[in-house]
Amino acid sequence: MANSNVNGRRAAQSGKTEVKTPRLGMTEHGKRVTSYDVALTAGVSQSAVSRCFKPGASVSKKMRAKVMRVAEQLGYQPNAIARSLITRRSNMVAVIINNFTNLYYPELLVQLSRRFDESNIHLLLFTLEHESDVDKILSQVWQYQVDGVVSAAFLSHQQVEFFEQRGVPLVLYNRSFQDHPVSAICCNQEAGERVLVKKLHAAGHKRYGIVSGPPDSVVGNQRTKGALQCLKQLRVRGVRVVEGDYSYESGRAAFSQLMEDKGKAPDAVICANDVMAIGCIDAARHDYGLRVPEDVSVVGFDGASPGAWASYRLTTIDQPVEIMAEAAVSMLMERVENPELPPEVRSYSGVLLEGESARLG
Amino acid sequence: MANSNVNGRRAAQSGKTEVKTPRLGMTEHGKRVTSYDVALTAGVSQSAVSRCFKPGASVSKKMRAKVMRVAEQLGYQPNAIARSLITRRSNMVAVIINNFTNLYYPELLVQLSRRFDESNIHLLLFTLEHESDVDKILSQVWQYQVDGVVSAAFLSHQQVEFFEQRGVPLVLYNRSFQDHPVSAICCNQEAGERVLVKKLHAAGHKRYGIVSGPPDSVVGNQRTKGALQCLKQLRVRGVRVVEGDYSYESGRAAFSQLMEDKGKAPDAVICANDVMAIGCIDAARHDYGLRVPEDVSVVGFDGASPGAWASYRLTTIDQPVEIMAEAAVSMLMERVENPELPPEVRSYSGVLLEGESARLG
DNA sequence: GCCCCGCTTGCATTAGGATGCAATACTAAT
DNA sequence: ATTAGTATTGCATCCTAATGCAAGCGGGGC
Repeated sequence: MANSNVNGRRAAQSGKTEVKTPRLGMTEHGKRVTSYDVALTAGVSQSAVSRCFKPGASVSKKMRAKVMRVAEQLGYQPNAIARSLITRRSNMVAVIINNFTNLYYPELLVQLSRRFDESNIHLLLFTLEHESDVDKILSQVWQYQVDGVVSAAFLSHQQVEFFEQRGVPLVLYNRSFQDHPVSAICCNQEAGERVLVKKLHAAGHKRYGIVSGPPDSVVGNQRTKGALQCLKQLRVRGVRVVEGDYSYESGRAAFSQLMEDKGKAPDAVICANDVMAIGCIDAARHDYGLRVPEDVSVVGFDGASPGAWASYRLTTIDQPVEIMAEAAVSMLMERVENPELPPEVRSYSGVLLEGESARLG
Repeated sequence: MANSNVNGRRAAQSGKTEVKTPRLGMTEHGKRVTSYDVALTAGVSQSAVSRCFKPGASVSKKMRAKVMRVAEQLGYQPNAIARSLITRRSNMVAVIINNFTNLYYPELLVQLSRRFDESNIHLLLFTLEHESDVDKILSQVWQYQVDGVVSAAFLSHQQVEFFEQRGVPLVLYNRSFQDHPVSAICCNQEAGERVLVKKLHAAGHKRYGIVSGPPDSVVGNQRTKGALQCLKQLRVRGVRVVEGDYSYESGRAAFSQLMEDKGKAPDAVICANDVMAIGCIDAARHDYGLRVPEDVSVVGFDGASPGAWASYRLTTIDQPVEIMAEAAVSMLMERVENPELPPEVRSYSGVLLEGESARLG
């Protein structure tokens, strides 16, 4: 009789012939265990249970111990959905990524995931197949009440404005706007290319080929633009640009295209990312029997890990992913805590990784 | 006066001197627009609004048109959190991945994301640094009321049991249990290794070296075990096993270790993944001046894209990621719809990719 | 013109936890 | 023992959308 009060409901049910094993986290009615169930069993109020799960709340040790014991017994876990509804904080952040084939993104994702995890924030992943899917994605983003968004995909002005209107903090990754202030983490793509181009030029390269990224890649365009502008300043003429799509195959094919221009084979090839540069190196060696860097220098951009492999030893610009991810997370979280913070852009310089795929001056 | 009824509340507010631009998706009080706001403005009930956003609900065309127009004006988006609370469906699925450094996982993630997207399911990403973090992760998983889980990380029996008890559908990816029925998608690792080993043996290789994965990698152990068993059956002796950690560097270092055994340099190296195999190839060529595959054959496992690059042309077993991801998604979704479905294991065979990194019989 | 039926719509309630405020318990001091 | 003062606890309400049930509306048939 001692505990009939506390366990009354459960005891009453167990009179039936059902022999179900008790299911952790479920009531005997097959519903999820809620704070009410815990409260009932522990003989306290629901609010007490709620407070026990909130760090820093006013609860006595005795109460907390009692509640926690029951909670554990019943397998109770607070319902994050219900909590989000009332606190207006979902503890979820959306990450929007478009071109996943880029070897660079997985690394970014791990870093973001790791950092957000430290603040107990969860990652809702949105991957785009086409940039045109952004609107559809954004609609989902609003619906899920995420606390903030990190976008490594291109957003239009209007789309960015929606974020402001809805008060959802946004941090762009490697994108930004001139005429519209938005928080962003960037690696200075043009500057990186200039470093490469100047060094290539100083080493005496004359005939430049550029393998661009796909036309809709903002980062790719910046890189190509940076290289072209710098070459122009150096009064280099006859630069050929061939379009790639960031893939190994496209890099390899692009190299062939550059070689086809009879008599004008490039002695320096500047690629919009590392994977295409690797494709170029392989094309030079295997398709054309050329030596890299003696016959042709090849440079990339990203600092993707395969570039460091002994077969390539790629000369490239390394984007400081860890630092950039860390910055993106802290910048976003600051704005989640304090939405009034003005937009901020942090720009990092890439670091020249001198490999052996290019002769540099 | 015509619309004073409908817009009464808004009109009353606008009497103030505040000149805020109307913020899409926000009321003039700075709160999110809810179905009540839409209902009030449209002069209908909240339930009507709710029904307008539910496909197939009983609503007249007139009503839907009216509501939708207002919803658009106000920038209303249904609150997925509130919806989840009442429908007990979050439309979120957790994906647990442990070793992201593996080049194979990004590809998997893209595929999963793509497929789930088709069912309007969102991906909550959990990455593990250490297998020991699983319990922490699982606690989060329960809290977020995800509709199901795809785990490419190892789970203990007890952990799997929690899923059953809580009624959360689970599909393991490349893991499974003998004595505990759990739904899983697998690539038959042992069988794949046997194909490789038999072919290597038939080609006359005598001295085998194995580069294993990290000890806590289930898949890696299966691969190593498969290779060892097959070699044993073929009565090959003196097989050396060196431990790697799936990284390029560890593959390269492992190759050195295998070579150190004076006079017994291997003529075939079997690696637990592609990246280590690539490391071995580079080590053989660059550190030891050996020719691959003339002096030493190297094989991997995964079918990661860099293996196909011209410098490596890796002979490996290709896991059919697309098919496996598709299977994982449909198997999970079936169980979300119908939790009573019994566990099912689908096992796929890897496909031999004959590159040029090994002489095969 | 009246009644029945079916389609729409609204009302009231539900999901599960957080929180302001009031009530109560407990501690220390007199 | 009594009182002031603080630390706990409970009550009632809120967050936002979904849904069973009942009422309302309109049309067709007699």
